[in-house]
Amino acid sequence: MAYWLIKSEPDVWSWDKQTAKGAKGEAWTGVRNHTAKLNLMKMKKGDRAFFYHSNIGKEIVGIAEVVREHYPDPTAEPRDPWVVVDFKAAEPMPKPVTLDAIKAEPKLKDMALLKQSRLSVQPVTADEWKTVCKMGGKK
DNA sequence: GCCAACGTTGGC
DNA sequence: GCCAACGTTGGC
Repeated sequence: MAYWLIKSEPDVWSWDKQTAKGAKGEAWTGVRNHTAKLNLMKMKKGDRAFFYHSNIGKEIVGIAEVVREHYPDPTAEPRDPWVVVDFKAAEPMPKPVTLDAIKAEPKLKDMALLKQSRLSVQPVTADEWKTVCKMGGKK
């Protein structure tokens, strides 16, 4: 299984709202960047993604899971096709992992979050995944 | 097809 | 509120 990181401004779409959608999940709309789109298209059902709050909080607050693989973004013009993936909230981080903490951890210095701060859907390596989970108090 | 100008994102 | 990074647009 693959690992990812998805970013959202909590003003627009927060972890709380995601959690409120329950097991059915919700479409991750509004991606308008080709690199991010390619990443969405690579996601498989059951893949997991860190849910990161940008701007406000600047921390990984939970883990989301892909419940439906990519399909056309209903919020895009049909002539200008983009894709969405449905995510459900899988589990919260016992202890949110802040951007500062990620920067302070040498093992995470190559994370896309630090290198491509503007990319809203990013891949995460298995090692990075494990490290962040540990920092977040997950087993 | 190049590149300058411009807009957007996101950390500070 | 500022500014760096970076994607997009448009003139040539």
